[in-house]
Amino acid sequence: MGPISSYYESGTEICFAFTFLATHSLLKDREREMESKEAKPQVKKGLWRPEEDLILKTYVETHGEGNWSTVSKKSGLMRGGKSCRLRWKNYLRPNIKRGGMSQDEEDMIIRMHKLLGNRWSLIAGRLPGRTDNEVKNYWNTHLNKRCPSRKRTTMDSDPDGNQNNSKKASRSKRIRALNNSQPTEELEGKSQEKEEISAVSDAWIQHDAQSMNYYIESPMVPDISAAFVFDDEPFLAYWDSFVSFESLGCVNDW
DNA sequence: AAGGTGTACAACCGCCGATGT
DNA sequence: AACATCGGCGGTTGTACACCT
Repeated sequence: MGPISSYYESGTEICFAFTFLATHSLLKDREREMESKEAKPQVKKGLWRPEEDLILKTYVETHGEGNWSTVSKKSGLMRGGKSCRLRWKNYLRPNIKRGGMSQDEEDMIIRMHKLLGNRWSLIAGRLPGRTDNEVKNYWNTHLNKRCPSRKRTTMDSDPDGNQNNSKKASRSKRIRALNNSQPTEELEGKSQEKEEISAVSDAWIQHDAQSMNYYIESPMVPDISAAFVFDDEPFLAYWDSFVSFESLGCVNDW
C-alpha cells in the first residue's frame, strides 16, 4: 500500500490518538446519513478510509478476531462483517508484508501455482506475510502474462456483447489477449501444460515433488530447512496438496 | 493540456463447508 | 433433519494512477 496507509506502522500511540477523533468523525457521518436517508442501516462500500482502518485495527487488537458481524456494529463502522474481516486479514493484521515481491517469492508463486493451480490460500501459506489476495493479484497482473494459456474463466462467457461501457470492453479485450481465449480445464489441461512455455522447469517440479514426498513420509516432523515452510496452515493442508498432485497425475512420476 | 488506454491492486460477490440451534 | 449464521475461498469488478497519443 502506498503512503496513505503506511501510517499504521508508526506506532499504536498514534493509532489510539487518532481513533477517538476518527470514531467521532464517523459517528457524525452516520448521524448525518441517518438524518438524510430515513435511517435504513446501510453498509458502506468502497475503499477504506484511514480512520476506518484505525477503528478496526484498534477494535480487533482490543477484542480479538472473530465475530465479524458484531465488529462492525460495536465498533461503529458501517461495514459488513465480511468487509471488516477481509480488511483485517489482508491489510491490518500484524506482520503483513507490503511492497513488491522478491525474486524468491515470485519463484515460489510460480512453482506452487504449477503444482496447485489457483489455490491462492495454499500458495500464500508458503509466503510469510503475504495474503491470498495479494498472491492472486500478483499472479493475474504479473505472472499470468508468462503463462498465456492459463485462463481467467468467465470473462469470456458473455458473447452477446453486453458490455455496456468501453472500459469493460477494453478490459475484456485485454484479458482475452492474455489468455488466448482457450479453455483449459484443470484436468484436461494436463497435456497442454506440458506444452506450455512456462517459467517453471521440470527440474523444479521434480524437486518440489520430492519435497512434498518428504512430508508425506514424515508429516509430523516438518523440516524447517526444506523448500516449503508451512506457517499457519493446518496439517490437513499437506494432504490437500498431495491430493492436488494426484489429480494432476504427478504422483505416478515420483 | 486533454482524453483515451493500460496497469496494479483493493474490494466485493457468490458459493460452499463447518458449526450452532 | 432443517435452517441460519459465520468464515473462508476464488473469481470478478472497481478505481486510482501512469502512460500514451
